[in-house]
Amino acid sequence: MFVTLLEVARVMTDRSLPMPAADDIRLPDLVKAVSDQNRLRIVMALADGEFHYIVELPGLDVQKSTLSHHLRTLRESGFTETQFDGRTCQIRLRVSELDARFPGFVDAVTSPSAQASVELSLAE
Amino acid sequence: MFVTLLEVARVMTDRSLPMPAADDIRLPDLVKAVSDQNRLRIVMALADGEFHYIVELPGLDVQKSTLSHHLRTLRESGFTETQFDGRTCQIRLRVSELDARFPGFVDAVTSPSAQASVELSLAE
DNA sequence: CCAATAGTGTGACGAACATCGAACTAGCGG
DNA sequence: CCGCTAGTTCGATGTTCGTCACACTATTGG
Repeated sequence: MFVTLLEVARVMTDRSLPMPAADDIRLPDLVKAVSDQNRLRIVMALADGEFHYIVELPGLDVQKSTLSHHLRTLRESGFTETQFDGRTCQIRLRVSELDARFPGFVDAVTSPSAQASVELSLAE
Repeated sequence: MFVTLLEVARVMTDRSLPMPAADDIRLPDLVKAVSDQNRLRIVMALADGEFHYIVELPGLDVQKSTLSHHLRTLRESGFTETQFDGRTCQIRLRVSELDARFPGFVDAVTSPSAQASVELSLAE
């Protein structure tokens, strides 16, 4: 019935940025999103499906505006959900939604052999 | 012992174009290869792992030099094997090698739901 | 041997995109 | 209230890349 001030405050601070509904996620968008190595590495780092502070993401060696661009691309493709938490923000892979829509895709892309081959590509 | 003329002729005509060894296939290359919609559709059309004449590929509405470029990209990424057969050529998805290296990846990318979402992207 | 056919390779062009810096916005702590 | 910090947005820039036309190679059939 009544919305408490605390709940209002929570809605205000824990905002979620716009992302496609689960049914609107399309494979071409996902594939394009991880066709960039930096974004692929981010997806791998989020494989556990938990929320992560973006400060803790693997060192990508890009400016913050570039990182913001990548996170937006991942979010708009349907890969991730981004939540504000005060001044910083958290991000998670939408594992269950993705797996329901394209079974096996996330697993394949975040598998150990996949990660190993990315490390190789980085090294050269 | 002896190589018959027929066998020689076969070797000469059934040339295979260069592609990476199974162990050298890297996920970033695969993902980048299917980040183009035309190439993604080709991969889907080859999902059965059999050799296909490239004339029978789905209508891509591109010039032959462009198609050749796409087929080269797919081949060099490790997705496909291309064999010359006289004046024309055949192509197949390297399903077993890909599945051994990145389990589930090909299945996920060629699944019915994946194909459906590509059709949707095409329609708009 | 010659014409037709199938595909490859190259160079050019335009669009898409990753990147950066700078300006802006919002929360947090004195 | 004021600076500091964390991210977003915008415009510019350079690069990557999909596309095409054209030239070239190789195979087949008369």
